[in-house]
Amino acid sequence: MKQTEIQDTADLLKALGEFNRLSLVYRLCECPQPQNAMCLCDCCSVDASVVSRHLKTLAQAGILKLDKKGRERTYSLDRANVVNQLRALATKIETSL
Amino acid sequence: MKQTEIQDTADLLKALGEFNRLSLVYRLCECPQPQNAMCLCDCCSVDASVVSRHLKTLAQAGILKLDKKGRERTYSLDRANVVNQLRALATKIETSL
DNA sequence: CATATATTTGCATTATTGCGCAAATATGTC
DNA sequence: GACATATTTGCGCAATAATGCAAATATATG
Repeated sequence: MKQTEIQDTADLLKALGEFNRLSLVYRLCECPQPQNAMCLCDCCSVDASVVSRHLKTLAQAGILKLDKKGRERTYSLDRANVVNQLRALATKIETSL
Repeated sequence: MKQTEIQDTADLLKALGEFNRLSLVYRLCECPQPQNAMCLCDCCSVDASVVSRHLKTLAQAGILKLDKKGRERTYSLDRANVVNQLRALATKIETSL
């Protein structure tokens, strides 16, 4: 197993492994439409600047996609990517021997 | 979604989301037999005491099982638990809308 | 019991992280 | 452009976490 692969996976899990960030992810789970940051603020009781940073962290980890359509800035889950990586890890743990 | 559930899931992901700990997990993936701590030390270049602490962290998160058979102390992956939790999260992200 | 090895724990250090606040920078509206 | 709102960034602080070393505590073996 390459070190970089381990690091990449660790980065994804670390990004998900914080209460407020995971709350944001669950919140976005429920949204059929992409959401703007303010709309997401109410799911965790922290300052808007903190939400902004968490969203950035999640986006950098490939968990969220930032959609800049014209003047709107909205976030949505990159479901495929997150699901694939989680499943890949699960499968590896389950089957490698 | 309950706060405690979010917290529990975040705790699991946080435990996995650190390079040396994830390296230990991958290392244990390859082991059909439970391993003692020293045997696991070579997969990450840190002090044995650090490995000991990481193993403890992983065990507390339900990722590893500590087997004390007689005088042997060995660690093994709790594959079922980790796999179930990862898959549950993946499914939630994939399907909840 | 004495000795060797394995593992954990206490302690100090350093690095990282989450947070709030205020200021700066968009971005949209009139 | 002036103004309101949304978002990001700089800064400092407090809490957490990772690490190494040395000492303590097992645990085996002679």
